[in-house]
Amino acid sequence: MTIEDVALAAGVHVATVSRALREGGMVAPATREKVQAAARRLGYRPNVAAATLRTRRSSLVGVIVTDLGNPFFGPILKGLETELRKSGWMSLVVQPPEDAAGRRDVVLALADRQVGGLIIGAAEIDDPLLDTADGLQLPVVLVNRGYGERRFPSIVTDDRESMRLALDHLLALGHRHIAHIAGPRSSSTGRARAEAFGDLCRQQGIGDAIIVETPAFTRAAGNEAALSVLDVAAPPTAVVAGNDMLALGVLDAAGHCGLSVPGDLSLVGHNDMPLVDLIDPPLTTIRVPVEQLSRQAARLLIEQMHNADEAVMMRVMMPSLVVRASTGPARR
Amino acid sequence: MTIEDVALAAGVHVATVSRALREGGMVAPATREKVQAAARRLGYRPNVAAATLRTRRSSLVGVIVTDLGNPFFGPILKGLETELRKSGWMSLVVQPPEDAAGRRDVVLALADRQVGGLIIGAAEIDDPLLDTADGLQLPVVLVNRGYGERRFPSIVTDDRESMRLALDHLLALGHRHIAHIAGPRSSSTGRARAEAFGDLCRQQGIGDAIIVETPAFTRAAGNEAALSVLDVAAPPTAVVAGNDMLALGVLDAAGHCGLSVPGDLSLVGHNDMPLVDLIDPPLTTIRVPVEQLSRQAARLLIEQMHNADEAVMMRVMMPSLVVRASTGPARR
DNA sequence: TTGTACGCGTTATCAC
DNA sequence: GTGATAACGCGTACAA
Repeated sequence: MTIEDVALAAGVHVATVSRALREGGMVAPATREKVQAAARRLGYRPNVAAATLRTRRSSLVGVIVTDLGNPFFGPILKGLETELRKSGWMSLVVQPPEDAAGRRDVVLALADRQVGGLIIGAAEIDDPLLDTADGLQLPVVLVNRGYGERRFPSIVTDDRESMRLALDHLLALGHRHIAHIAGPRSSSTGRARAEAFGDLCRQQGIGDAIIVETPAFTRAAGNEAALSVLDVAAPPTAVVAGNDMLALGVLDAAGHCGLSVPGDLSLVGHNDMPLVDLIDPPLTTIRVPVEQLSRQAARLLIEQMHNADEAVMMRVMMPSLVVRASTGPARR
Repeated sequence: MTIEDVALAAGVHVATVSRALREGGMVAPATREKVQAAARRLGYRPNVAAATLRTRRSSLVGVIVTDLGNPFFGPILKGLETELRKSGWMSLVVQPPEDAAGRRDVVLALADRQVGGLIIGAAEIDDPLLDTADGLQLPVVLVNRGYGERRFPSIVTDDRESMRLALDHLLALGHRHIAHIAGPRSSSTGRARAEAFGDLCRQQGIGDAIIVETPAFTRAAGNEAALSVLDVAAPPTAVVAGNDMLALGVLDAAGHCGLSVPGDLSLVGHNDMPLVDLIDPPLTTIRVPVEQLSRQAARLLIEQMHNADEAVMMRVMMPSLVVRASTGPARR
C-alpha cells in the first residue's frame, strides 16, 4: 500500500498525492479532497523511512535522562512526552553511560536516527554529550541543568533563590550552625547550590558553615556525607540538602546518630519530588515547578527546531519553599 | 559521507562495504579490515533511514506506559531501556490517550516507525492497543499486566500469591474484618487481585470481606474508596490495597477518620515502590521484583522479535511480603 | 569472494 | 495546479 496505489485510486499523479497529504502543498481543494478520500479508503499509511531518507528529517526527539529510577524524573518525562507529542514529535528515551565514549555514542546514535533535537536532563559540566551535540549542530535544550558557559538553551530553576529560601527559613527558626550536603560539583545544580549556599552564609555572617560534596544525588551518598557531618561532638542544628534524595540519606544518617528530626536537626530538601510529603517526618523542601519546567523545555526545543537560528536563551523558573515538618526551631 | 565514499576510499564496491560493515556478511578478513579502517577514517555513519527503507526493519521498540508520573514505572522503564539498548534497541516511549481511537493511533504511529515490537505496561482488558498491535502482527510483550484471554506474551507477578501473602500475614495478626481497596476491573491486576482476595477470604471463612473497586490506581481514588469503607460505625481492622498508590490514599482516609495505623487499622500495599519504606508509618507491602520484571520483559520481546513464531508464553514472577510498620495485631 | 543492478517509497525540482 | 523524473543511501539476489 504505497503512495502510488493512492495515486492510481484517485486518478492523479503520486506527486499530487504527496502534496495533497501534506500541509503546505499547493493543490486544488477538490483534488485534495479526492486524494484524502482515496487514502482513507485504502488505509494508506505513508512510509516514514522513505520520507526521512528523502528529507533528512524525522519526527523524533532524543530525550536523554539519567537515572530513570529517580522519582523526580518520572513527572519530568511525563510532561516532556505529553508536550512533544502534542506537536507531533515522538520521544526516543535514552539513559547515557558514565564514560565519555559512551556518552558521545549515545548522541551519535540518536543523530543517526535523524532526531530533530535533544532534550538533556542529565548534562554534567563539560559533558561529552554536549560537545558532540554541538559538533553535530543538533538543537539542544537542557532541563534543570545549566551549562558552565551557558552555551545551550536551558530551562532551570533559580538555584540561588532556592538556597535563599532555605536559609532564610532556617535562620528565622534560629539556626546558626548549618551544613549543606551538596550534589556533585560536576553537575551545574550541585555546584550552583553549593556556591549560593556558601555566599549567602558569608553574607549572613555564618562563618562556620560546612559544605560536603557528594559523588552523586543518591540516598546512599547523602547518608555517607551526612554521617561525616553529624557524627561529631557538636553537629550542626540544620542541614540543607542538594536534593530530596540526598535529604533522605541525611534522614538515615540522623537516625543512625540518634538525632531526632526536627527536634535535634532541621532538614530542608530540594525538588519536592513525589511522596516526600508522606515520609516521616514530612519533608520541608524547595519545590520546583516540574510540570511547567518540562513543558517549557519541550516548547523551547520545538522553537529551536523550528527556527534554527533562534537566539540561545535560558528560561529561569522560580522555586518556592514548602514548609512541612522536618524543620523546627533551633534548640541551641 | 555515504557508503559510496567508503567504497571509493577502500577501493572496493559499495556492496562489499555493506557486507563488511554488517555481522553476517561474507567478506575476506583482509577486505573487511580495509573497509573498517576506511569507514573509521572517514567517520562514516550508515544512514539508518535508508537501511530501514530497504529492510523494513528499524532498531526501534515501542514502549507504551501509562502514567510516567507514577514512581512505580520509573524503575521499570529503567530496566527496560537498559536491557533493550544492550541488545541494540532504542526505546520510543509513549503514553497512550484514554480514548480508543487515540490508543489505536498510538500503535499505528509506532508501527509507521517500523518498530520491531511493543512493550506495553499499560494494557487494559480488551484494550484497542492490543487489538491494533495484533492486527499489525507486531510482537508484543505485556509487563505487569496479563490479558483477558492470555493471547499475548507477558511478564506478570502472581497476583493470587500476592493476596495470599497479604492475607496470611493479616490473619496471623488476628485480623478478621478485612477490606480490599481494589484497582479497576478494567486492568488485569486490579481484577485478578480482587478475585483472588475474594476467593481466599471465602476459603478462610471470612464472609464479610468488603471489596471496593476504584476507577484508577491513584492516591485520590484510594482515599475516596477507603473513606466509604472506613467512615462507618464498625470499620474493618485491616485493608489490603490494590497497589501502593491506593495504599497512600487509604492512609489519607485513615487520618481523616481519626484511625491510627497500625493501631486501629493495618494496611498492606502492593509493589514496594520507591520511598514507601520511608513514609509514616513505613508501609508493609508486597514486593514485586521490578528489576527482573522489566529485564525479563525486554528479553522476552527480543526473543519474540528474533523468532517470529515463538510460542506465546507467560512468565510469572513470585512476589514477596515485606513487613514494615503499617501492620500490627488486631485489637478486636 | 566480490561486483552488478535494481528497488525500497518518498519528496523536490522542473516543465507544462 | 498538476505531471514527469530524478535523486535520497542502502541491501540483496544474482552473476561473475
